[in-house]
Amino acid sequence: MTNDLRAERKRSGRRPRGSLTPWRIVDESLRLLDVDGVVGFSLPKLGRALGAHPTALYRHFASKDDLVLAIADRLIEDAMAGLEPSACWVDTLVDIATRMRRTYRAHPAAASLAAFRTTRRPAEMRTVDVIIGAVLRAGFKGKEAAVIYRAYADFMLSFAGGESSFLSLDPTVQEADRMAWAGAYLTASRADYPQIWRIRTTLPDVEDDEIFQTILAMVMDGLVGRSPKPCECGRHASTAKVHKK
Amino acid sequence: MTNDLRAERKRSGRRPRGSLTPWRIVDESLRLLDVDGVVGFSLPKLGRALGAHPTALYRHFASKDDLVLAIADRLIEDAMAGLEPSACWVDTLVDIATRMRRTYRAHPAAASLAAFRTTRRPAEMRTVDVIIGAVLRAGFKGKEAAVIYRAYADFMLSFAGGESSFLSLDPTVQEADRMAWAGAYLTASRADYPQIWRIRTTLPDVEDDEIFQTILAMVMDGLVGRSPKPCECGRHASTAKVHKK
DNA sequence: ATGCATGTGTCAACGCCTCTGACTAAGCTT
DNA sequence: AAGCTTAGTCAGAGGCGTTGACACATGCAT
Repeated sequence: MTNDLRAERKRSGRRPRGSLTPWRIVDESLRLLDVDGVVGFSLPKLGRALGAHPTALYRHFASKDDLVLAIADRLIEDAMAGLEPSACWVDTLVDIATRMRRTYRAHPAAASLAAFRTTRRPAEMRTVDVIIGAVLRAGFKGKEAAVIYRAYADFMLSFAGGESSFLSLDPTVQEADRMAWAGAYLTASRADYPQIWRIRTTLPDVEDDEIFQTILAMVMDGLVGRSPKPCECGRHASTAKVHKK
Repeated sequence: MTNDLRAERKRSGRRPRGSLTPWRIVDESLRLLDVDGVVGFSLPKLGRALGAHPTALYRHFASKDDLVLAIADRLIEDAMAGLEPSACWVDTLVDIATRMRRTYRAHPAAASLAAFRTTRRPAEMRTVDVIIGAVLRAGFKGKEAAVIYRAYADFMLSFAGGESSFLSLDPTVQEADRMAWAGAYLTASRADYPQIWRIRTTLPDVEDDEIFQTILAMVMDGLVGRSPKPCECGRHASTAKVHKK
């Protein structure tokens, strides 16, 4: 097919119609973002990468921001592909957070652009619906359900988005950051930063997955502890009588 | 003083030395970011706003990124000004998260640039030290202390950063987003999104502060529930026996 | 089959950005 | 007072987002 396009190109000096589609453009955007990061992502570059004129994309997206929203929606779609609400609301929420994070980590640069946007397109709406469904099955009602939904969703998106923002920094900057744990913090003077000093050797060993599992477990415990109903599968029952402030 | 500079300027046709300092540049950056948002933030503009040549700032910061790091550090400094570790480790962690969020919300555009960066300068190191101190006072040890520290810190920074990223979007985009709760979601068809439909009327009423209080309380409960020691003030004791996965 | 409207690809150009290298002068050192 | 360092100035290179005009292929009505 690409060869057909090339041949066509040669004949007419112009790409044939339909060779640029929103879907292909988003595909190529993800590829380019994965390779070059967020700083190397420009519409001229993207156009050239697609073998078209640098400004060709403006026929399909009104602006770069418009394209970013399409990318955002694609990420949600990818993340939630094949999602089916589990019987247990706890499992459902854990699953959604895990999926979102996995997709964001697979495309950190794209995620860092998309994470704090709202598309209001079907993929997003469906996911919101599933989350709220889980919150309602947990027995939360009315205003409290709304607050719980927002708390969970904002937490999940912020955390996954924040991780991606870090992962999409210049690799050298990232490395410098990781080295900080093994370097600056390791040599942190006992006098200036006594507490850091106490755990300096274990700090570099902490892995992203551990951090995510820990914070997600805390949040889920919090939800279980506050929920009027136990979860459907019985595995997540909590005897917590958590002190509320 | 500004008048002196202006007069000086008039005489010589050039600003006197020392009229541009890193501190003043960061100050003006914050002001400009607050007013114009992140899209209107450029070094030429910043230079002109300071009454200097558009490229003058490159004498003080090697690059825009370099300036962003200085801004990041200033935000931490502002947030933590006058912080003194409370006797109770729970109060300390709540205080730090609240301060960080308050400062980020006061300068959302600046925060959205700075939130996922690490400066490793004194202001940041001091804060890290205080947080780790609190985690250790909670009785966490070694590797677990390191994981708990990272989980808390990453959560807090992501959440406050995510909120800022949203607040620093174009006001019209933001408004469209808020209206989604009152609009798209309110009219969400019962057939397509039945769960959204069930709580559609309460969704628009959820406020940022409620969300933050809720998620922070869940995380803090999680910390208290996992901590080997009760907190020092006795007010945060938890009888939780939270189910660990 | 013909001619036209529409949509898609191309192109030149505007104004803005980041950053550089050469130049100039302010103000300290001696 | 002379010299040196360095902050401020300036012209400009190269890139970006976006626009408006143009060109041409395709689908549709005739």
